[in-house]
Amino acid sequence: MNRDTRLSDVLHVLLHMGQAKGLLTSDVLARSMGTNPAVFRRTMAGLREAGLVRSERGHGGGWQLARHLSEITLLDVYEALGRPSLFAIGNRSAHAKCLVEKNVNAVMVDTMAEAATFFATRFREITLDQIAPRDPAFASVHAHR
Amino acid sequence: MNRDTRLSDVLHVLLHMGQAKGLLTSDVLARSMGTNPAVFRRTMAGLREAGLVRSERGHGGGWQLARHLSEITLLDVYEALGRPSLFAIGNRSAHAKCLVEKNVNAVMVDTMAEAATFFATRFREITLDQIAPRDPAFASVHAHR
DNA sequence: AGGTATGTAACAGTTGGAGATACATAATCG
DNA sequence: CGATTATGTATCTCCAACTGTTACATACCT
Repeated sequence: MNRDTRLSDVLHVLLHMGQAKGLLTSDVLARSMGTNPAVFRRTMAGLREAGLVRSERGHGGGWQLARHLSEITLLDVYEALGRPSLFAIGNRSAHAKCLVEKNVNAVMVDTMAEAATFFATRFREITLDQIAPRDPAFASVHAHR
Repeated sequence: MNRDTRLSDVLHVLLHMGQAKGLLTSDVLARSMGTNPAVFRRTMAGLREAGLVRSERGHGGGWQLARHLSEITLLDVYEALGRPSLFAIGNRSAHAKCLVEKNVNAVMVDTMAEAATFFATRFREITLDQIAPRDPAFASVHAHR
């Protein structure tokens, strides 16, 4: 199963945006993310709706943060992405008739719910400025791979 | 993203095996699991190697537990399955050169490692007899879906 | 008007894993 | 011993979800 890298990708890009002075285009940011502009915009749409970033159209347009890095938590970003599923494991059928299967499902669901709570708690504690490198020289936007 | 249901599936089947008196065939157990015998055997191979179950070939053959339900933890089963990956999220590249990306990766890896520890701890606490229904009448093997 | 950038719908390509098939091996029964 | 029944496993097919790609509309600046 291929992992969903959108959260990681978006955090990466947001930190670059936090270091930039002006607007950065989808083209530049998509390269930094290792994808193409259309995928980038699709991915960032939720963040714009959530008010984490702003985008400007037309000539001279691009993207910028709508809040300071210290005012954005990982949980904000995760939720703006639409709370993508965290786990690669799960139950085959949600509503089993078999009592044995019901019990197994309950254990799995409970455990995953607790783990999800752990993620949410941890994500809420971390603001983006805590992840940013101290030396801004290392934070310049550039393409990867 | 499709979730890996093998852990849930296998727990379900193990509980049925714990209730059964004799051997149960791959055919019967696969139906209970909602799949076919070949997939079932492929899935159970690790559990046999780990010594959690035994299988007998030929006429009258089938599967049985090698230990009592109270002596099998969820962690035992999870490890016997080859420790399938727990998370649907992750980083795009494991070894980034960009310092920003490195920091993001580190946060993700740390958080996931802690969550994985939580899963392992919880799985170690739970033995299969704790999941089994009290009334064995409900535990008879039968096909689902 | 022309150039540049975002917004988004629609289509194509990829891929990982489940399902399916085939056949070898092994054990029991008559 | 041959027939039957069951597991062991390699290999192929199939499918669905998601990424990537393309196309085009919209908007803004010069």
